[in-house]
Amino acid sequence: MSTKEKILAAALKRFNADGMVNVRLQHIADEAGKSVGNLAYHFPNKQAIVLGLYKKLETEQIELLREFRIVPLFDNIDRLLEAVFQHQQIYRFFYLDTLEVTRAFPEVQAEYQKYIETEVQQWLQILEFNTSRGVMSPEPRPGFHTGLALQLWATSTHYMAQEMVRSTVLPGLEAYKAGVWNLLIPLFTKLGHQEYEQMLQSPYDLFY
Amino acid sequence: MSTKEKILAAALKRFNADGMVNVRLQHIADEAGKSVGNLAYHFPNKQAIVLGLYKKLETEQIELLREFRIVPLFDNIDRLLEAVFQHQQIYRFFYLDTLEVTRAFPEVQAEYQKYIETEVQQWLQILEFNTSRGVMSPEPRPGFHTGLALQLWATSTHYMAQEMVRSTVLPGLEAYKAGVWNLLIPLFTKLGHQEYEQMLQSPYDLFY
DNA sequence: ATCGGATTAGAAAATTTTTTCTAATCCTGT
DNA sequence: ACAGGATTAGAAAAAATTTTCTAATCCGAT
Repeated sequence: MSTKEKILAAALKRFNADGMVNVRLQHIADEAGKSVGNLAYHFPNKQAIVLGLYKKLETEQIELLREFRIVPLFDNIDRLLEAVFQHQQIYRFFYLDTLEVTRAFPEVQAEYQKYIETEVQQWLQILEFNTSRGVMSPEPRPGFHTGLALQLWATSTHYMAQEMVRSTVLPGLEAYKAGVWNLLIPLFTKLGHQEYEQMLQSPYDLFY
Repeated sequence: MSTKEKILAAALKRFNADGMVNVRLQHIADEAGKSVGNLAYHFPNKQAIVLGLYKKLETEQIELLREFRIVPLFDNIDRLLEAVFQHQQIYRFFYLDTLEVTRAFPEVQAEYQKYIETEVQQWLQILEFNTSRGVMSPEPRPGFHTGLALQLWATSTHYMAQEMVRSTVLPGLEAYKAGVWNLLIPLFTKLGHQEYEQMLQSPYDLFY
């Protein structure tokens, strides 16, 4: 691992633990086993380090979305949630301090907003596909799906921040998934409930 | 208004606009039309200012909850949401940077966590009461209400942060209320839908 | 082996921000 | 009016943090 990468990894670790704004160059240098002067050699300033991390996050985020551009059966949704959760764990600092980061970097905000829009659209497609194949009942009022798609995005994105404030322990994957599924469950048809139960009982993880 | 109060008001204004961590004593002093030295006379340090604001927030928050310890008909829920939204607007900085504040003040975290628990319980009672009076259908799976109560709290609390990141404009009351109601709508019985429609059509605000 | 650019640590300087100090002014009670 | 504490502004000092500079070391190509 190059020094540049080591610095980024160290910064990520400190950011995740203490929050971006509370991390000093010295902390990052210590974590990386390098000197502050060396940090300066690789990055013009602290902002560049944050930006470097965000670029990595963004790349992986887009990759994730591409990978799950697949048939949104319940199984697939569940797997997508796991991948998203894992990604959010890794780049925790960003999801916990999104506003801080976007305030400091307007260009990050612009790009992230575009990404959000894509994600909300993906949720909307998931809702529509699953309604059409009869596992979810039609929306109870016009525009309901649009609102729900937003809610699904919000829940799946802000879950970590929520739980960090509410409890003291790190949130678990199962609670996360349950939180998102809870938004969908009330719309399940009888068929939907069956498929959901079946999914819960076949832990596909074992086959990987 | 005493100088102390002026300083708090000025700090609140700057915190709301720029985020707590980005506000300097100089900014607060300028906003208050006072000197930095004067700030130091009234508050031993910056932390004391933040804490002063949190104390006010907490008092009003508890007052709010007490006030709405009433029969949770749809009308009342809607009114509660308006009061909560307004309160969150006023103390925006806290709801946008909760993690930052609680990281800096462990004692705030402890108190806020207790308050959250009370709020979640209140939502649970609302769910149970409205199920018992036949406007909401029974929970589709055991433990569903518990999860939903949490979700209702999360949605009603993190809405502002969500929207600040997602869009650039300040979020509106109507969208906020809709977001929360959307969580309840799928559980409505026929009677529930009727009551909801009726509520939407009678803008009680006019009678205040 | 050695030249030369790349990398590194650590110190020094600069910058930013908070805290302390001082003297002036205000305001209240007599 | 005036004594004396409360309040205030502004400067000075201190503290915290980032940025720049310098000299030493490393490492690959010749």
